[in-house]
Amino acid sequence: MENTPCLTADPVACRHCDLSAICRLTGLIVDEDGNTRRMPGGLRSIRPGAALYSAGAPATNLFAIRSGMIKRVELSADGEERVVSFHIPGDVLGLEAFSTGVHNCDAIALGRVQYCELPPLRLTDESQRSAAIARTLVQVLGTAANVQSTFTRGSARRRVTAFLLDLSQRARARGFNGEELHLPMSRLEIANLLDTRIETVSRMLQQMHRERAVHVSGSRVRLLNLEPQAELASSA
Amino acid sequence: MENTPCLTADPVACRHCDLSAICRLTGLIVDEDGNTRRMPGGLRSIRPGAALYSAGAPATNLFAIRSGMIKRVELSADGEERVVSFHIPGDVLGLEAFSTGVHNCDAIALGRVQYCELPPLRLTDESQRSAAIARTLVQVLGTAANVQSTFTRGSARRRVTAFLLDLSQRARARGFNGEELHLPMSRLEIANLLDTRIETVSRMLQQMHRERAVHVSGSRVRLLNLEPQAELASSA
DNA sequence: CGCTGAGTTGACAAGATTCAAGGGCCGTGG
DNA sequence: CCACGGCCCTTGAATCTTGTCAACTCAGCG
Repeated sequence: MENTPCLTADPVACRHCDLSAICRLTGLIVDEDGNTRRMPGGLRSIRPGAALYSAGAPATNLFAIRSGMIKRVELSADGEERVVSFHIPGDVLGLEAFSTGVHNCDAIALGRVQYCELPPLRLTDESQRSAAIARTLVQVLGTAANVQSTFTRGSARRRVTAFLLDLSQRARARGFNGEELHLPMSRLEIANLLDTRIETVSRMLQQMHRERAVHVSGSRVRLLNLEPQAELASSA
Repeated sequence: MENTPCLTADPVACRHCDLSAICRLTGLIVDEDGNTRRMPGGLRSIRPGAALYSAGAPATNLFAIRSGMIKRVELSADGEERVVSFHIPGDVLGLEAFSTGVHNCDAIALGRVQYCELPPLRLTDESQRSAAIARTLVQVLGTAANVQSTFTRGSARRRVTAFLLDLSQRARARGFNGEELHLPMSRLEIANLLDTRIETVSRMLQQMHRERAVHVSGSRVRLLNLEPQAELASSA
C-alpha cells in the first residue's frame, strides 16, 4: 500500500522535513502525521532554472523543499560556477545566510520545485518558544555544517562514490527510495560539485557501471554494489 | 606604541574573540576593552599534543582559544588522519558538535595553548538573555559553516595560497600581524588539511618562494605578493 | 532531416603522487 | 665538545591520475 515515492517527483511528507519542528513551534502546521495543513503563504512552486533566492539578496526567510531538487551555486570571479550542494525534499535552505543576513549563493531549481516558505523568525522576544526555535536552528545548522567537504577529497572515483552514497542516504532518510536515483542535474553540475571535470565524472560512472557497482542509464542510476572507497590511489 | 602581537605566542584580547559577546551576555566578563576579567574556572592551558577534547566525548562546553593554535582532526577508518581545520586565538570551538551532543573530531594543541572554557549554556529558560545567546550562536555557527571546502578545491598551488591567505586574514581580524606567519603545524598536517601530499605542499611553498610571492624559512612564512589564484569566491 | 546540446570515448598533456635519496636541525649520549 | 640518530623538510625521477582537446553518438526538436 505504501510505495516508496520518487525523489524527483513526489513531495516529501512533513514528518520527514527538517523544518517541521520549527513549523510546529511557530504554529504554522498543526497536523503531524504527514498531511499538509496549508501554510500562510501556501505551498509555492517555481519552474526549472528559476531561483529560490539569489546571491546578494537579503536573507530573512527559511525555505523547505517539498518536491523537486535545488542546487546551490556560487559564481566565482572568473565566471566559473561552482556547485555548493544539492538539496532534496525535506531539506531546509536559507539558514546558512543568517549570520550575514545576505545570501552568498544562488539557489536554482533543477526541474519543477515545490516548497514552503517561512516568514522571518523573530528570535528577539522573550518567549520560551523563541528559545526553543533558536535551539532547533542551532541543531539544523550544526548538522549541515559538518558535511560537505567529503565531495572534494580523495580520488575522482571516491568523490563520485561519496556523492551517490550521500544522495542515496539522504533520500532514504526522507522516506524515498535510496537505490533508484534520478539525478536531475547535469554531469557538468555534478563535476562542479566534486571539483572535477565532466569527462572524469562520465568516465567514473561508466567504469563503475562496467564493474557492476552501479547501473547507469543517462540520468537514471541504480546502486548495486557500491562500496564506500576508503582512499584509493594506486592499484596493483 | 602598539606592537602587533605574535599569532603563536601572544594571547588574543577579549574584544577580538568570537566568544566575547556570549561571555558578556552570561556575565562571565565585565570588562570590555581587552583586559581579562578572570573567568570562573580561570584561564586554562594544555601542552603540545594534548587534546582540548576528543572524538566521542560529550560536547557540552564551549572553548575560546586565547593563545596558541589548535588543529581539529578526524581519524578515518584506515587510520589516516585528516585535518579539518586549524584554529587561532579568538576562535570558538565546540559549537559544531551541538547538534549531536558528541564531538566528532579531536582538537589537538599545536604547541602550548591557553583557552577559556564556558560551562554548558542553558538556552531553555525564557529570559531575553537566552534568546540573545541563541542568536549569537546561530551567527557564529553560520559564519563557520560557510568556509572550509575552499582548501580542497582547485590546484595544489591554489590550495596552498588559499590556506595562507585565510590564515593571514583571520589573524588580522583578531588583531595579529597577518604578514608574518609562524605555522606551528607540520607540513604533513597542512597536507592533510589541503587533501594533498607533504611533498606537494613543500614544492608549492618553494615554488612560491622562488617567485617572491612569499618568503619561506622553515615554519616561518612572510607574505610578500600573494595573489589569490583564480576563483577566490570567499563567502562572506 | 539536419541541428543542437548532453554525454561518452580516445589520445595526449599537465599535474599530482610515489618512491628514493639527501640535507638540516635538535636532542641524546659518548 | 662532537658524533650520532631521528625527524622533518626538500628535491629528483618515474609513474599514475586527471585535465584538455577533439571526435563521435544519441535523443530531442525544429
